[in-house]
Amino acid sequence: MRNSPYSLIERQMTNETRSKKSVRIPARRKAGGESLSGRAYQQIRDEILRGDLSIGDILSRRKLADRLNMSFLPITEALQRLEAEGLVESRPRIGTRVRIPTPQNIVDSNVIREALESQAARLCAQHITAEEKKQLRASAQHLDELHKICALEPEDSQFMFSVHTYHMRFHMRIAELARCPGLCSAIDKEQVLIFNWLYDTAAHRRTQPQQFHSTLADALCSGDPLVADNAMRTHVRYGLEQVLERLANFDHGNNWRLKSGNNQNDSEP
Amino acid sequence: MRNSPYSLIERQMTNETRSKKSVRIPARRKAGGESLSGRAYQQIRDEILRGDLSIGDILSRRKLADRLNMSFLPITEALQRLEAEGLVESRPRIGTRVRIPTPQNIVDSNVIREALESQAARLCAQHITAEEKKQLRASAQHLDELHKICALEPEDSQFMFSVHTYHMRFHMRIAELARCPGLCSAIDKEQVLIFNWLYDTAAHRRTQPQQFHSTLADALCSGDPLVADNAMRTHVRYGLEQVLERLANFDHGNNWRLKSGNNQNDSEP
DNA sequence: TGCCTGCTTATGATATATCAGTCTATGAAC
DNA sequence: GTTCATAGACTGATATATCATAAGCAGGCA
Repeated sequence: MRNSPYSLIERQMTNETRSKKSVRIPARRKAGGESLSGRAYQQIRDEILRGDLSIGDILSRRKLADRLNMSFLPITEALQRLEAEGLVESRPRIGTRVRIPTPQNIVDSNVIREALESQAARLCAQHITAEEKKQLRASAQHLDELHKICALEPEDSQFMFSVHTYHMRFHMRIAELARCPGLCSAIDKEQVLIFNWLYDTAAHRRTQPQQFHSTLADALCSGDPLVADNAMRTHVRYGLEQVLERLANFDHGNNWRLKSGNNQNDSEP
Repeated sequence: MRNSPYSLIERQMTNETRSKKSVRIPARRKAGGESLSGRAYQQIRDEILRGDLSIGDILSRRKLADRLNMSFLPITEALQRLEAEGLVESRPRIGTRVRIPTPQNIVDSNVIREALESQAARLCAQHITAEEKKQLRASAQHLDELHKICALEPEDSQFMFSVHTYHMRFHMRIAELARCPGLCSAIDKEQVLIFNWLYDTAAHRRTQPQQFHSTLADALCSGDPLVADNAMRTHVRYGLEQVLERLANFDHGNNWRLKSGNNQNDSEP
C-alpha cells in the first residue's frame, strides 16, 4: 500500500531526537485526533498489511510502545483488537506474533469467504441497476487486463500490490451492490486475512482463466441470484491450492521468542 | 426480563460479606484458573445472554470491577472483546451499554446468518454419515416437540431458555457436521443465534410451522447440497418480521447515563 | 557427550493513580 | 417561566509500577 517502511516512525523519532532510554514525553491525545490505541491499531495493522511485518514476526508490546511513543496499554488494546480480527496471535506470558495460519485456517477462511461472497452475489444480482451493471462490467474488464499484464511482468511487486488492491476493491464493490452494510464489513474482515496470507504468494500466482472477472460480472448482471451465486463460488474456489503450498513452508513450531526473524527493533548497544 | 436477576452475583456478594468500600483483596489468578479478564468476559457475557442484563442496560466499568472483585483493567478488556463481538457498544468517555441493534443490524445479521448456515448446510449434506443422520433426525424431532410444548406454556421463561439453548445446539451441531471449525466459530461468533434468543423472548414468538426442524433435517440428510442450502435459507428467514416489530419499540436515543433502566448496582446510602 | 537444575530475563497480566471529556442538574440572569 | 452558564459527578483513556510465569541459558553432574 506504501513504499517506505516506517517512514512515519522515523519522522517522529527524529522529531524528538530520542536517544536511549530518554524520558518519554507522554503522547496524550492531540485535540481532535483519535485515541492512542486507535492510532496504534491503525499503524500496526498497516505495517502488517504492507508487509513491513511479515507472517510470524514477533511483536513485543514494550518495543512497540517505545517505537510508537506511548505506554503499552494502548498497544495492548490494539493487539487485542488485531487478535480478535485474526491478524495476530498471542499466548499468555509468552508473546505475540503476526499470525501464522494453518492449512486448516486457510481452507476455513475460503469456505467462509465463499459463503459471504456468494450471498453478496445473490443480493447484488437482485438489486443492481442498469447503470451499475455498466460500471461493474467495465471494472471487471479492466481487472482482467491488469491481470494479463501481471502475467507478463511478474517482477514489479509495487504494481502487483496495486493490482491486488484493485482486485479487493472490485469484490468490495460487489458487496456494496448487495445493499447490506453488515455483509460488507464481514467480507472485508475475511478478505483482509486472506489477502495478507496471500500477499507473499501473489508474486508467483500468475495464470488466471481468460475473462476471469468479466465472466463473473456477466453472471452478476444476469439478474438470476442462483447464477450469480454459482459463478461466485467458482471464482472464490479458484487458486486456493497455491496459497496452501506456500504456507506449507512455514514452521508452525513454538519459536515465539526472539530467535526467528525479529526485525522490529533497532537496539545495538 | 427474567425472574431471578443477579442470582449469581448476590451469591458471590454474600460469600464475602462485603460491606461498603471495604478494602478489596486483589483477586489474583488462582493457580490453574484462567485469566481475570477471561472470567470477567464469561461472566458479563453470561449475564447478557441469560437476560440478567437486558438490551440497553448501562455497564459501568467501575461498578463491574467492584462487583466482580477485580480492578477495571480486566473489565475493560472484557468489554472490548464484547464490543468487538457486537454484544455491547460504547462511546468514548460516555459509557458502555448492552447493544441496542438497529433494524438494519438485525436484517444484516440475518443475511450473514443465512450465508453461513446455508454454507454449513451444503457441507453437512455432503459429509454426514448414516449414524449422524439418525442422530440429527432424532434431535430435530425432539426440538419440534419442545416447541410444541412452548406454544402451550408461554409463561415458563426458564423452560423457554432451555429450549432455546437446545435450539442453538441443534444449529451448532449442523455446523459441526460440516467439518469446518472456522465455519463453526464464525457462526458462533456472529451471535445471530444468541441475539435471536433475546429477540424471540422479547417478541414472544411462539408459533412455528409443523415439523419445522424435522423438515430441515430431512433436507440435510438428502445428500443434495442445493436442497440443504435452500431448506436452511427458508428456515433462517422465518420469523424475521416479528423481531423487527419488537425492536421498533426501543429508543435508540442517547440516554447513555444513569437515567434509563439502570439496575446493576445496589448503592443506597 | 548428554541431561538435569537453577538463575536470569523478557513477557503478558494486573493493580493503582491520574487525566480529560461529557453529561446533567443547579441556579442565576433576563 | 425560560435560557444559559457552570460546577459537580461520572465516564473511559492513559501512564506507571509491580507481579507471576514461561523460555532460554549456563553450569554442574553423570
